[in-house]
Amino acid sequence: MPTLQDVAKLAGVSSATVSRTFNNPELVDFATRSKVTAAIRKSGYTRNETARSLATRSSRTVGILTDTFVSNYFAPILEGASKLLGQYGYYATVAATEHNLSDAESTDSQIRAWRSLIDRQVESIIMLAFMESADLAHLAKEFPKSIVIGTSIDADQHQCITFDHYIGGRLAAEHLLKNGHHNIVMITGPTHKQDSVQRGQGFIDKLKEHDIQLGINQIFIGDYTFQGGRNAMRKIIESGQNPTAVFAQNDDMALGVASECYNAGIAVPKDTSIVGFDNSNLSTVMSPPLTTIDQPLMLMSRAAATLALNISYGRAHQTPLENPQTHFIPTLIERDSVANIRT
Amino acid sequence: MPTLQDVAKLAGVSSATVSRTFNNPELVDFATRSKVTAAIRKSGYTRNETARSLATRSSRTVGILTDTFVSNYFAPILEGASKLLGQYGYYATVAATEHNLSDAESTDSQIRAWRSLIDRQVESIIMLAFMESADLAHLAKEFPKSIVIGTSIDADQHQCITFDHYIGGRLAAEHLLKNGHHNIVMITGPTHKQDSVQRGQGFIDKLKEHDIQLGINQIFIGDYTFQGGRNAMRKIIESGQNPTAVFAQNDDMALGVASECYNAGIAVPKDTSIVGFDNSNLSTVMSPPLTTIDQPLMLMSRAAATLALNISYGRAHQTPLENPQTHFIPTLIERDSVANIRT
DNA sequence: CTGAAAGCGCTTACAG
DNA sequence: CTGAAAGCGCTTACAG
Repeated sequence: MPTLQDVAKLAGVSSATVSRTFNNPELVDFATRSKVTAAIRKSGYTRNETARSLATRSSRTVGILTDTFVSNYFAPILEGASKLLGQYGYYATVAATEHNLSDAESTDSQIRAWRSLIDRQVESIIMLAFMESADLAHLAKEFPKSIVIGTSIDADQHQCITFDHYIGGRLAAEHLLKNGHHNIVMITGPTHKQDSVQRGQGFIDKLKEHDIQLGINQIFIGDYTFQGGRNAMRKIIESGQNPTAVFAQNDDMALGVASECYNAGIAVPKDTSIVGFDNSNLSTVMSPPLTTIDQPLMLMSRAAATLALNISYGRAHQTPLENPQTHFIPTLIERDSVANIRT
Repeated sequence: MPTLQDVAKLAGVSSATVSRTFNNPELVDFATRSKVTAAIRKSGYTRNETARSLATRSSRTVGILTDTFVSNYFAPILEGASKLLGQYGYYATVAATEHNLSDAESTDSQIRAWRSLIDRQVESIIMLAFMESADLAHLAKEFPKSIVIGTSIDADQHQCITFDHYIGGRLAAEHLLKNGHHNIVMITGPTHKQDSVQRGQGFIDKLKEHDIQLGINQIFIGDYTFQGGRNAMRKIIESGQNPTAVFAQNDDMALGVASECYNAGIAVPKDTSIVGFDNSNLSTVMSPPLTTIDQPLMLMSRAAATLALNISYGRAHQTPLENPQTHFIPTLIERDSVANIRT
């Protein structure tokens, strides 16, 4: 691999000049510039970003911390962030924690992944909300150039892209109510997750305002997975409650519910209606297409990336991009999985 | 951020010694080693990987070149490769091309993404088979430390992780035959893609061996997407052929087929059977679960990562890992989407 | 076992 | 407009 020096020699100029024709071409005379350009082409030179990063003390990369790549949640976030970053000449690099570990090991793995990002000199870190808020807050405190996406952590030295899960829950309830449902059941996400409790709270509150109490036997604990949704739906069927509608706190579980209905010969939405949450890829692909709450992950991750860029620009005394929207409001996407049973 | 120098000063040793206690602790005296360790802990030092890369001329990272993150194909590959690499202290970094471009722009975008990887000094590049073989071959020639996954390109200065799509096609046909199907239809992937033509050829050949000719009107051109599958199935229905079975060349399209059947009131598998290809996440989550051909992407990407590691180890005169399996054979995963109509 | 020194490939004031 | 020089934060022969 040829270096700047090689090119300089070939063009008969100093390496400083070559560097300038790369970074500030307007500073170099037209004639020498074209000599240099020719030499670059001839030698097949490409810049060594590592050396550049070291010299400029800026890596132009932002880290993304996640727990897994195989997820409907992660993909649009990575897509949105990396494309936006790319538009500004920045890179995204991602670190994932290991899986299926004990709690202690898992914390360890998270810290290792996080540290690997810092070691690689990322200029900021976008953290997905896969761990407990307290842990997120802890990491964000250690590394103030953190952005958390999907949940809010109360500490102000970092920034959050938030989504109103509570309102989302209310919207789901409202839609069911509007369609005449009273005998309703809910499948939650992991109970220790903020977003899940908020979705649940919004749902419960809205129902209560219409004098419908969601009892303990109408709430089933899930885990945001397809299998979790299936298991919960099986229990629901076995319970003999025959709800007219089920609210699954995410689309993966909603698909599980639909699958279990299929097995049990329950028609959706005729026999039981389903509303999901997230508006993931899955929701358009199901039969029938799923009525769900939209969480605009792609937009949210673009916003996070914009925040990240502004952190970098601030450090470099460049003018920041416009401030992005930082709080997102859900909307309900009506498709075909809930029936109007109003008579 | 404290540097090696800072730690050295704090511990009263040279920076070389600090570096050694990081990289070759056995070379430094126990007493000074503990002084250094204390200083590291006290200062909160973490190594600057950028500087290290420059000094050692090794980035310990391998690049992955893809076209998109939102794909059932990409996720398991990224997952497999990055986890394996992580086990050996290496990093994966991914570059994606932009989308929805004209041909010329798209080639341009591919080259930019690829170059960005090289600029970042990756030690090898794992390329997914999202572009034409000829283009892949071209890039692999420019950068011999390339590994292509999912297809084979004939040039020997690089390495391929291949999968026998042809046999996969045969397997699909065999299974349909075994279950008594004769009136069969096939939906292909993009016709310019190697894997698609191989899958198709295997399918056609096997059928022919049993005296079943797949006519031109029994082959529908798809594009490996859900919508493509739907559209094709609609055409199939409109054609009035009433096939007893359809072979979709990937699972996304198979899901589209199932969806269209649902809309048309066609029962799967009672009225029409479906076999897919890839054994992606989708296949277990469909109703009914999809009979499909397994392409073990996670294993394949782990193999690719192993090859990548061996390239790096070779360069550093380290002893290579064991040679991984480099050619993968499909198996059919029988689930519930094909009916036995043998009488 | 440890340190001084050179070097990795760039960038960027500073002079001219 | 251009170049010599110092420096970014490490590593690694080379001496001792």
